[in-house]
Amino acid sequence: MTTIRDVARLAGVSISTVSLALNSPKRVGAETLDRIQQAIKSTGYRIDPVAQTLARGRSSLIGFVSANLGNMFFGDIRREIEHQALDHGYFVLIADSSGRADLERALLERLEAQKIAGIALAANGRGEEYATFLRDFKTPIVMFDQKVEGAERDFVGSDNPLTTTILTEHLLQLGHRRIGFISGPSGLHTADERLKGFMNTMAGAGVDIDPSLVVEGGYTRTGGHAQAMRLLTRRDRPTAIIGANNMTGLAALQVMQEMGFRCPDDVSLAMVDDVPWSNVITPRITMVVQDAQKLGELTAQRLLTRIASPEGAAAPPEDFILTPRFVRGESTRRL
Amino acid sequence: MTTIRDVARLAGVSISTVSLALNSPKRVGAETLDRIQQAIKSTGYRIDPVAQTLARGRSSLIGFVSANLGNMFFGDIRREIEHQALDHGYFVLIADSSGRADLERALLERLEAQKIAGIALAANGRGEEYATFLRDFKTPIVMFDQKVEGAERDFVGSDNPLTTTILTEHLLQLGHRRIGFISGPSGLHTADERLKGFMNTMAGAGVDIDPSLVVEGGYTRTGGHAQAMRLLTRRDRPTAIIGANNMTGLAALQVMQEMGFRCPDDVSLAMVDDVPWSNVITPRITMVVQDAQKLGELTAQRLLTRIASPEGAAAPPEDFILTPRFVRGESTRRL
DNA sequence: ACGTCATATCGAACCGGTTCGGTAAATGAT
DNA sequence: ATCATTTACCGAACCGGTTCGATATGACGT
Repeated sequence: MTTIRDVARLAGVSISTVSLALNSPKRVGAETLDRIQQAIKSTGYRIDPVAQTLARGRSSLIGFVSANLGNMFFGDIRREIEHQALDHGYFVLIADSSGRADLERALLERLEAQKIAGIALAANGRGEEYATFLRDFKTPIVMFDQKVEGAERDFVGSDNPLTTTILTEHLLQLGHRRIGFISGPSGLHTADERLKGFMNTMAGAGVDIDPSLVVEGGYTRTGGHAQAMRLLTRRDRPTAIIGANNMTGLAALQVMQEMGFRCPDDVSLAMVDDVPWSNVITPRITMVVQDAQKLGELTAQRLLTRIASPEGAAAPPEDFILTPRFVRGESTRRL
Repeated sequence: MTTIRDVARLAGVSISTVSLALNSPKRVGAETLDRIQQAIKSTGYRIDPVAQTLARGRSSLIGFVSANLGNMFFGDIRREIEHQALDHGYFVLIADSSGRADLERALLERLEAQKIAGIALAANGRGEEYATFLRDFKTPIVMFDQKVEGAERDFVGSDNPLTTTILTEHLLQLGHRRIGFISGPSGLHTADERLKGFMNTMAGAGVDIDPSLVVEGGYTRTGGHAQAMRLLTRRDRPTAIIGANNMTGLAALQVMQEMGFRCPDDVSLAMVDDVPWSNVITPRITMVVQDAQKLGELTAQRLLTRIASPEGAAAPPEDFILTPRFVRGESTRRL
């Protein structure tokens, strides 16, 4: 492995000059610069990122932390962030917290120990204590999807109340009144907001909500399955179900199929977020989708500028809220 | 940030002793060890992984490189590897090559520059030159899914010829003779082997193969879609189609739906590999699935032992071949 | 009592860069 | 011609660990 000293020796300059030539070429004489570049070519010198990190106290790695990479939603965001990061010379270190707040915290601390340049985080931790933890973190963080109140960080996400508002209004217009709602983990930002969107819209339309039709599916497949089962085995089952995310929505569909209900003839279904191959799923599900690519793009851009800007010039945290899009399928029918 | 020197000072020993205490506690006197541990607790000292990497010339990062994290198959493997890696104190650095061999190579070199401990690789590069590149790589690599002949590396994968052999036999038994085959990128190990499995089984059964029914879908959704379109718009279209992976298989299903063909009534379909939510896709697709979790497990184990074992004790590379499992769905019918 | 050997600890070199203060030469102003 | 300033480059300290040869101490065998 050739080091910076080899290059310096070959070019007949000091190592600090080589370092200069690498980092701010304009500050080096034209002819010297030339000799150094020659030396670099001929030795095949590659800078050692580890040594650089140690010396600079900052690496060229970006962390991506989310709950579930398997969910296409996060996958798309990750792809976009990775894409932009690579363009800017950053590598992406990915960590999956599996939705466990303690693990997530440990991961963040490990990332920080790696002197990571910045972190894109879809948080799963909640509460004031966690917000403080995030606020006092020294590494730049841009949060996406899940906003943590009090963390005082940039946030990129969707208008979550609107997602369920749209779906609820759609179902109300079709004449549904008994609507089951499979919510996400209570306490989680998007889950609370989506639930609120549902509740408020129902209330706004003057429709009573049967509290027992509002269940918590935890955003997971298994949770959604269990709760959908509960909803659909009832004698007075709902005429329509809203899944607060793609996992619970599809889990509900699965339960319908398992139980022999036809969708939408027997029960209507709508959900938030798409899945891959949704167009080969029968029936095509009515949903509200977020623009994952755009979310990833914004997150990456914000993070990169955070990283680039000297910490002194700390711009105040900003929220970027995208408007979700309604995609009508054939899983909802007029009552 | 407290360093090892702070600990040493507080414990009244030299830094080398602290380092010793950290790495081989038994070689340090009981009382001294105690004092050092006290000092570590009270200062909240955390070892700096970057400095450690620089000094050791090896980090505690493991690389995971594959073509498409979005594909559940790779996602499951990744999860398993990450799981085991974390257990052993390793972090996983994930990189998505998007199937581009040149990018993959660049990624591997970057990973190596990070002094990564080891790499789990689903290769996309091909050819002798690439094999040499992999063979001469100094970092431990365990390849999975895609075997590269001549790379002389450990390999964990499935019996690929068997996957399509099973599907082909199944279709033959149902009376199908005109079977379309949407293959993967030619030159890629699994693609070639799966194609071979199909061809040999057909030949073995004495069935002529119409070469125009064998098309290359590149393992991608778009490729599969285009090729399925070609197959199904023909006047003498096949009575059954095999997708060499989940992407092309589902793409074929999508085309059928778009064109108004019913599956399996008009055309039968079978594919290799599962997708999430396959059980809400109608019809349930007949497939051969690999045990992704087991693959990930084996890959991780092998990689960890490679990393642990001194390079001197270079065990010869080994192949671990798993047997895929047939899952009958309702997408194939008797002619 | 003495040489031998194992044990506990230390000092210093090293990993491969960055960064800052300083110097010598060149440029510019007056 | 003189002094101030800029330009080009260098030396050395530093980032925070690891590792190996050296030293001191005490135990052991005879």
